[in-house]
Amino acid sequence: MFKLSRAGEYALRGVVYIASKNVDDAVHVAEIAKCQNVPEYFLVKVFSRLVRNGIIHSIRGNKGGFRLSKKPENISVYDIITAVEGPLNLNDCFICKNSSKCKMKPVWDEAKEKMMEVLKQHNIADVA
Amino acid sequence: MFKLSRAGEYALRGVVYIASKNVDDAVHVAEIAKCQNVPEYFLVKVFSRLVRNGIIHSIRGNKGGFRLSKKPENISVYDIITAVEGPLNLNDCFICKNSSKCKMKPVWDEAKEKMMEVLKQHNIADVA
DNA sequence: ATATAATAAGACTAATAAGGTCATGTAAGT
DNA sequence: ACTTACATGACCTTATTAGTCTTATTATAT
Repeated sequence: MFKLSRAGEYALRGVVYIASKNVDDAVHVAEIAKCQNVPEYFLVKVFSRLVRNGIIHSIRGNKGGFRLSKKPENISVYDIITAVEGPLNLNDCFICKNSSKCKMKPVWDEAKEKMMEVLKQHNIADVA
Repeated sequence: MFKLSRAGEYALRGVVYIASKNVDDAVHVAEIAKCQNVPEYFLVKVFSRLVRNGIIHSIRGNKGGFRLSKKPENISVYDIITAVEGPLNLNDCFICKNSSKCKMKPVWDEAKEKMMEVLKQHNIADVA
């Protein structure tokens, strides 16, 4: 019920890595993959989701790479996870779907809310 | 990252069903499966985990079935989910495993804690 | 005692989702 | 132009979840 995907983990580690190298040059995905020991092609795919969600931005071509779009302290753990895994909703329970007054739905919503709060409170500067 | 399994959902619905029939007779799994529109064999398996974890108890043989081990108000949503899915731990991140000082671990722990709290606060009597 | 009705447990299969790879395209710097 | 690097989507592989079936075991009723 509560497990981070590899994609989410790689995204976090990748962003932390970029943040840690506070250089003006963009960082190559190949370098990140190698240093973090994650599959490069897969990381490319994960990063593309971060780009689409405005968390990092890419520079193509020679001397290209990735750079953070905002300061590390303005990127929350929540931002990264939802960018990669999509919005956190598990409310596809049978009862929810078939009745507007499913008694479990408020419980899920509350649990999700509390969890999201924590993930929003922590940013990349904290965990780098 | 946050999704209830079918097993978890069936378990919840099954327990709620038993609670709703406040009779002294044990309730057959076949009846529950039929009324809840859930695969019977699968529900048997799910229920066996609830038995092992002391949430319901079983009466075998003719006129057998399942009965709650405690009052509905003493069975939390958390109890049922962890009985069926095992303990909620997602802390198998690469960094956690390879370093005792993984900066993400406290975040996961806190998020998990907050979520568990909510699930513990709600019981079967609430959601029945 | 025996037949019957129920759960127990685990092997097995099917379906779905996650993880990973690859080929082709596009953009930018030299 | 050529090289280097990201973009994208198709594809394959592996792992997990969901579901089924078979063979016990247990208890009740007759």
